[in-house]
Amino acid sequence: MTEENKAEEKKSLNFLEEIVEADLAAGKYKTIMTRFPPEPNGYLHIGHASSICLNFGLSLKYGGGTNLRFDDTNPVTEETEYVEGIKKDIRWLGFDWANEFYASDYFEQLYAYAVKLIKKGRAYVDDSSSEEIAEQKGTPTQPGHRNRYAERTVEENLQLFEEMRNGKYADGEKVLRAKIDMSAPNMIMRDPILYRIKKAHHHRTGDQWAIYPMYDFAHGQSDSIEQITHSICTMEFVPHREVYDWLIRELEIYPSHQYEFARRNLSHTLTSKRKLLQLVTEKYVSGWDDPRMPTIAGLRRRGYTPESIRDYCERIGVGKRDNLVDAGVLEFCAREHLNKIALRRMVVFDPLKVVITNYAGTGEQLHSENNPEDPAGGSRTITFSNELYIERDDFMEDAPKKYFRLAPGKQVRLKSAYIIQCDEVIKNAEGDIVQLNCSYFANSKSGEDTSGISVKGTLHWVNARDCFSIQVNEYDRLFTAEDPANAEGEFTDYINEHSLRVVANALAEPALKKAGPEERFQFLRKGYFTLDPGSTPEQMIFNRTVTLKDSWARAGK
RNA sequence: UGACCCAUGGUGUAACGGUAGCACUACUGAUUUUGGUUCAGUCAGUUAAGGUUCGAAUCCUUAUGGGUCAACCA
Repeated sequence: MTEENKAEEKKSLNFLEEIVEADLAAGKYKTIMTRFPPEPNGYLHIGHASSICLNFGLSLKYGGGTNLRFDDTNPVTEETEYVEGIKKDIRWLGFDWANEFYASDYFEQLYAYAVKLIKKGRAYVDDSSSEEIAEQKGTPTQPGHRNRYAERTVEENLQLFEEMRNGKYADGEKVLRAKIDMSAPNMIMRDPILYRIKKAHHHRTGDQWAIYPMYDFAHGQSDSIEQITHSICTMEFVPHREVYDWLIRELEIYPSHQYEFARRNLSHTLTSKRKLLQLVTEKYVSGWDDPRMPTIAGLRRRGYTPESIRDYCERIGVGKRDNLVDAGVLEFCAREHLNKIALRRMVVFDPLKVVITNYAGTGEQLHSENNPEDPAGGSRTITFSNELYIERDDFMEDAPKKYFRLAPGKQVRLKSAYIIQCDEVIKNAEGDIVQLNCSYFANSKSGEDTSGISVKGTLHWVNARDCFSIQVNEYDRLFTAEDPANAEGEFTDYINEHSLRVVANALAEPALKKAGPEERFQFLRKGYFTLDPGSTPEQMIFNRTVTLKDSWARAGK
């Protein structure tokens, strides 16, 4: 039966896995090679996570390897600083690359490829301005036309191209173009630019080069040099595949193949580098690692686990159609994993004092499980006394019928402690409730309850005599619109005003003092939290990863 | 109005000419010392019209809808 299920599951492959399996079955390859090719000009985000999981996942599943290749062909936007961040993020997600490569490693080889193309009469140096090139390119409905530079001889082109390399010409003065077809229906095929002059300092090659290859003349060739079998990219590169294949054919080099999938989009956020940068520079968020950012760094700081992100990528699958995955899926994955690993702790966000009027002792020690989902997780000691705090929300003077929490004359269980009953509500001169006088049932102690009282509600609480103050950052979705990048008006119009609510003085049980970085907690009935890197022992700061599901709050609406 | 890509419940994804399934969401109910978890269940789908076929989500045609392409970005 399990065999049957296994067989059934095995059948359900995504289309990329099907391609790989077919290639393997046909004996086209013995092992596969993929690559993850980030441009080092920004931080990795949740969309990249999908691509990472796809590429690394494939080589892990079918044998082979995945190269990390920095696509650093544009020196003006790229920086080494990003390289380190990207590597850290990939490792954190749990993947190891077979090789660390840079497109810039291949500049000399790429140059030789270009020379070969020129010699074949398949490339020429064009002196036109970018405006002229654009104009000559035609439009989607009208063919383009060649200019006189396309008539240059091989010798002339060879000399000009070498001079371009040697820095004889200024930026923009000349380009090298492939000679393909100016009337091709695919605009990308209308003599695409292969090299442009950029007298800029490159983060790795320094000032060695005055010319840099374009994406179309670097990516596929790098794939080929590395003998990548399956080069996976997003759908916007579909039209480029024709050039990709054309160049491999003309250059007579290792035939890598490009396959495209639809970029995964997450609701209530955006992944455009420009817009993400704007959020940072215009201070809508505190930085690239702000816990509300969809960057890997942001998700990490928010408390997401690598496991939950990988699970998310697995669940949403991969296809070729436009999509917008509901943020609820990512949140579900976080809860799913966190529920299993998070240590339970009690924290009162908005304290209301409770005095147990019939509690005689000075206090006592009680025990509470660290995680009911994990029997091996053990328990911790908590203390009880006659002065406690409960959540202000957990008391109502005029409670509706289905309210399971505390109300005058009503009884509730204090988690891992006693059942109490509210006898008296104390108010100040303004009429605000400042204290509840309650009585407890001595024989209702958790684990040894003989009171026979049954209550519907269980509240979290802290002991006023040993609790301590912490700051809690309650994060929520950054945008109110499902698809802020495509909503009417500016995306900044849809920023969620309540995406961060700071609770400056929440009261926590003593066990939380030992919290360390990367440790995950569930604050009972509140949600999942993790220590912020900016936290200090004197002022602990916790970030909310995600709330617990709350069917009571939902029913209230 | 050129070329290309895509179209399955609210969302994401399976079914490879033969019973439209899974997950998320939503809603019921049970359990519960977290209104959490867990468990059981319910609602809900093949863009349309033709054609091929014993049989079409699947193949063909057309239409419709969405997306991409006219950067010296990747």
